Amino acid sequence: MPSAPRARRKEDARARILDEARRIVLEQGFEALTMRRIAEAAGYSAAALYLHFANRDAIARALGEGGMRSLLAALTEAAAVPDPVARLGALALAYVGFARSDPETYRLIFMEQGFAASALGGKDEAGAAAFQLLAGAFQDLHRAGRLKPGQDPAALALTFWILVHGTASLKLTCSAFLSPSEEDLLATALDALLNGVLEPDPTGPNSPGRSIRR
Amino acid sequence: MPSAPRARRKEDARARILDEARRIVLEQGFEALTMRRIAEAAGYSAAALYLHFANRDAIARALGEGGMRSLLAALTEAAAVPDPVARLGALALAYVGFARSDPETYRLIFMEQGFAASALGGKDEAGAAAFQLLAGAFQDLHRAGRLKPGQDPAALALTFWILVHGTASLKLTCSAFLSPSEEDLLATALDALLNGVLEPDPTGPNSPGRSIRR
DNA sequence: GTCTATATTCTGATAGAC
DNA sequence: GTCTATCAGAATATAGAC
Repeated sequence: MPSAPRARRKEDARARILDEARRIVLEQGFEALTMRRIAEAAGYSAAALYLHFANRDAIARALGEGGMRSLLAALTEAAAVPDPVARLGALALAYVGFARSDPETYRLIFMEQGFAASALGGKDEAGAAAFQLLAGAFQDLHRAGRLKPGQDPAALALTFWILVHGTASLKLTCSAFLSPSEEDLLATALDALLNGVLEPDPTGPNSPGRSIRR
Repeated sequence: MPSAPRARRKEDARARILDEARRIVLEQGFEALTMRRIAEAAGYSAAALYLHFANRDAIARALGEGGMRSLLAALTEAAAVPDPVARLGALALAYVGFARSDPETYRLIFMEQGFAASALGGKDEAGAAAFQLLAGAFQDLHRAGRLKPGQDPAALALTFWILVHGTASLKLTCSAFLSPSEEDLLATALDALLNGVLEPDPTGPNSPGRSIRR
């Protein structure tokens, strides 16, 4: 076991490497994240990085995990809103706010292939906790009897995730085609999700779902 | 102007190059698309490709444009359904079906940075036509008086796009975390979008939108 | 039009001196 | 622990012969 000061110094090096890596991804994108660039920014030789991380993938994974913890922190703050409906608005804003403020990290976690499969597919605690915050709002609505009969809170949480991810990711890649702001897009989408867009049909609710599930 | 047979042969070469490029992307992913690999598959030297395409980006752009035309074709078929509500279900299935059957092309068009900005941001006719098919369904609902008062068909079309893209893209990157099938996810989401999930509130509809727009 | 050969530049990763 | 030097290979793109 290394002595306390040595262990601390080693952790410092690790943290410095990750800090610079995060900055490179933020400023130049994920594909600019090379061992040489990280090393130069952190004041090391490229070879020295391999004393602290097994390889480039390990650095990318650490970045993604850190990003997921940031997302969890942002969502946790929003989840403090008591009323579940208002909370969903706050959660949606926090989610797309994270994607907008750190788009390359959002890409890395949710739009790159390989990361979500390995980090989330394993047992990423932060990711599971983040999703639980979304699910909790729908569970609260369910317990309060505010959901229509037959609505499944867990399935609705997935729909909510799809909605905020769709907003965040389309805004990142197709912003030229998506002129409304994230706020306007989310306001329209959440209103539709909660209250519906169709006039009530006296002969029973419309169900494209039936035809989809056939 | 080249003679007819020569022009045809030149177009053949172009088509063969694109065919092989498409196959490589489909089977090995977009990052495996290198000039060397394309050339080998098409039976050319790498240098010969530069007689038919300015550079690698031009090949990628041609692939994306072709993919967008395929998506438009799939959506056009689904758009033949007369009833607008049933049509939305068909369009959603066609959209995610395209993403599932050709995931790497879907990535290239809608999840990679650079393509949508250049191809869609310009004046991609197929892309605009594809979106118009989605918007048309909501316009039909609007004209038939089946939308609630104050609902904007154009904004709802964006919401619909967000939903189907969210479903398609999350399924591509986070399938381990999204156990339900695309069909089940879409059925839940479309039912929510059209009919809402909350019990009607006698004091007026719930509006997280107001708090979002603040 | 197509080839071979090559220039140039980048990448991740390792060996071995200190 | 950190360095220099290097390996082994990949990439795009071009020059010039045929």
